[in-house]
Amino acid sequence: MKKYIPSQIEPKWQKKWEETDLYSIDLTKPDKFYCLAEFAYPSGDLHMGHWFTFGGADIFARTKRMQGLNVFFPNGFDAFGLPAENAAIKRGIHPKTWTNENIKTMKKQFASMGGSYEWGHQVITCDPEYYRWNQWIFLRMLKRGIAYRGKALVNWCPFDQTVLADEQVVVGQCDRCGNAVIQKEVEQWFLKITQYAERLIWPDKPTINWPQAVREGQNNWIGKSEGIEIEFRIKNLESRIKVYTVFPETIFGVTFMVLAPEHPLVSQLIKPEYKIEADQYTKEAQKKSAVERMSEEKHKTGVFTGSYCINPANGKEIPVWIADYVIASYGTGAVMGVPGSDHRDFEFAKKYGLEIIKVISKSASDKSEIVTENDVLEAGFIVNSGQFDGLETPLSARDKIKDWMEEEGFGKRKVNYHLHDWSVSRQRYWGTPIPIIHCDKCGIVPVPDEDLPVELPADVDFTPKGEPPLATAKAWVAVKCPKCKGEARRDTETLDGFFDNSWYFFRYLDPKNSKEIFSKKIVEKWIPVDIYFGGAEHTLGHTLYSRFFTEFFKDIDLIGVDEYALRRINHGIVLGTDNEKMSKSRGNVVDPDKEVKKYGADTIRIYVAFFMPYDATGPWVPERIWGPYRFLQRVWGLQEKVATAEDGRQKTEDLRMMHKTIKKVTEDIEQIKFNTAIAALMEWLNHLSRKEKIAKEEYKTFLLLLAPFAPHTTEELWQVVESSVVSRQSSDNANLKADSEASLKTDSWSIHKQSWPKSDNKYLENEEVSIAVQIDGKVRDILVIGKDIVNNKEVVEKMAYECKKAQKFLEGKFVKKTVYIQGKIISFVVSN
RNA sequence: GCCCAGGUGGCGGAACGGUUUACGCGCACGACUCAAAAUCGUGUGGUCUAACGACCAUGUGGGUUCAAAUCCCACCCUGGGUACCA
Repeated sequence: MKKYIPSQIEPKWQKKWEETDLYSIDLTKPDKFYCLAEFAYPSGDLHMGHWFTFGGADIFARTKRMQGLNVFFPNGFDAFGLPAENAAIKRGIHPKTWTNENIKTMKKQFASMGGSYEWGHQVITCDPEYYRWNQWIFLRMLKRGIAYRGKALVNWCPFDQTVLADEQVVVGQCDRCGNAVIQKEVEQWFLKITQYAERLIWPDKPTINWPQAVREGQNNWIGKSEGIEIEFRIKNLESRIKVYTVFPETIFGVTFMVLAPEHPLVSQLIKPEYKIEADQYTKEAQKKSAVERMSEEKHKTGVFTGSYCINPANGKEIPVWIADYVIASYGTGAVMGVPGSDHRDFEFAKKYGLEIIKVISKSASDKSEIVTENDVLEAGFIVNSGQFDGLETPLSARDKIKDWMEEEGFGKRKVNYHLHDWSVSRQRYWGTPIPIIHCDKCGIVPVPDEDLPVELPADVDFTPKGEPPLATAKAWVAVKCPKCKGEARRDTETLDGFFDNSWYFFRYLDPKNSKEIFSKKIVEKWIPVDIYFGGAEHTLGHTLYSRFFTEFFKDIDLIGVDEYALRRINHGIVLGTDNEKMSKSRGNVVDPDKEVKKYGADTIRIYVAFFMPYDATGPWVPERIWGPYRFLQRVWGLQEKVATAEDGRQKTEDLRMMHKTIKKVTEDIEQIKFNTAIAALMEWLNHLSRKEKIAKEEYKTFLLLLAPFAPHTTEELWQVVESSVVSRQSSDNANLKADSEASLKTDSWSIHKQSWPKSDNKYLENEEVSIAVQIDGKVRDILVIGKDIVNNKEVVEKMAYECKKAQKFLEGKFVKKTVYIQGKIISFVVSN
């Protein structure tokens, strides 16, 4: 037997698999299974996160393949994005060069993992043949009014000089560079994802299998609320102020009105004597960054405008204020102040000495005043509200008041969403050019389909100057208007990278199609994806956008399904050895390449799969690598024990162990419980190690079950046991070449083309059963009985009663009750 | 604040009404070795006991049950998401 040296066998098999095209598939064959892992951004190197995503997906894909399914497991690169451009600015390398080099490196690293990808279907998003279809989709969206040009307050990163979507702002900071994000009014391209809000809400009991955390996270983000819009007349002015509320039952408690500083009526409302103060407040509020606004979270500030409006419910005059705790972009940008039932309004009223009226109380007869924050109630009984007094809210009062408001004509029911339209314009170079031409005569003109793709020009100045880099490519910008043939300019912005990755899994199926976005026939057969592995951080971004694109594709008759993935699996995170997130600046990064060199890819694959549940987060602990490494060593050593047919016959106990393990491993993989699947294999290994000889059948079954986890080691060992010279000679290349040419052609030579073992229930039962004997809830003895008397309660009871250890606790006592759970436990109750 | 997930040995974790601590790491002892590493074997929750054994242990406090880590109620702590959303 040779020694187990991973570095000698792993590259050998990787090469062989590639040469024989082992993992390529024919999409026209039946029994489809689409196994998808989030494709990587080509940042330069594979990190542990990739091992998690792709390792898990690969284990699953390999298992399904062995189970006889036609598994499609593609890979590609999400290649547009800021890091490429930053590298260009910093080091003078063109983003394209930088990206291509990284892709080359990373493909090598993917191979070193032993991944079973179908590279023949690779998708790289910065390839014009891919992004031309981004442009094509954008133009379809434009036609349908889903893509539109709008001026709006957006998140702006002053460092990256670009707009960010809400999802790209993390605690008030840019998710790319970490600088504080400010609010800025910019003209933008938006996607009307809000039109799809209702369709994107998850039902309580979905038919597809996505984690509850993702579903709830998305629903909260969409943030549907059912309220009412109420109009307030302004004293001495024509205009009206609209507010949105979900608590209309508090209308009689409204004592003031608050507008966001950005509200369009603000300038009209400010009376001359308040102008200086109010103008200053408004200006300052708009300058504040999100971080600054948040740091002042606790204290509310505002200014009085000098104007009054009328509460339509009771005709009372109430003052109009401006305050930055009101968000301009939510609802109507104005809020009715109900200090008696809203904590923020209460704090504001206290601070500025505004009137506080109690409209909700603990009981219908409670007439006490509101003194402290504890008296502020959102639910209870309506008081001081005319004809509505005594009703309970929200139970009976809310709908009655809504009805009344609608009848009286100052209120209208409205549904609101927290979800905003998606701003997709980015003032960056390395992205999909927006296929639009701006013409002074014709306005916004779409680039005709036949002129797609609009390719990125190569010669551009990348340094941020306040205008998009593409604007520096003068020759590229200048273009004839497709309508009037006059002088016109190209749009110089690019699409948000999330646009690219919202639909890549469709293109995987037909990546070389130059006539259409994809063949409907292929997609119809293969979508939805059967299982999608990825990171929890994509709950509110990528996975939600993809669902939106799927709905849009359905609307333009490209596909017929509502959801693109039947099952979503979130993976966890490997932290650095210091239990902190791995980052270069922290210097706690574990480099997978180095670990592979030391222990081999199979060991790392098992480490990642074994030491935590797949969705857990925990640190990389270097000593722990020895567990998986020793495990593979022992599996390797076991080949010495493989016996000839006669002396290796399996006993009942052996067969039970084997079938138990087959069952456990199969079920655990299906449920993405890789850690316990491996534990089961370790238990079986411990059992096999204790034996003198093991049957060839046993060893082969063991290797098959281990194959998805350790593809290289098992491939090597498979060749050893399959060759006739078991345990005498090693399976060097000489042996391999001796393999018949025919078997090489049919792929049947490889362990990864074998059938997955099946467990047979008839071996699972034990001859003897151990039953715990409990007295007053405590286990006192273990009774071992034959299988044949397990269902004879009286006999078991008698035997249990007579157990020596049990007797000690039963002697002289009266048994009040006996409970027997067949084959598991017998419980005597003697005390009170 | 709100929503979600979770608190089990020295550590990562199993079990998710029925023999708590599978599997692995670490540690201790033993074998091999001139020696070390590697490897193999044995042991390993706590307290008390010479020992047999007994008692106590799944964040805390209650409850349901013959039986609770598991179900119910209250509270504490940790991680993640989200946030003046009216």
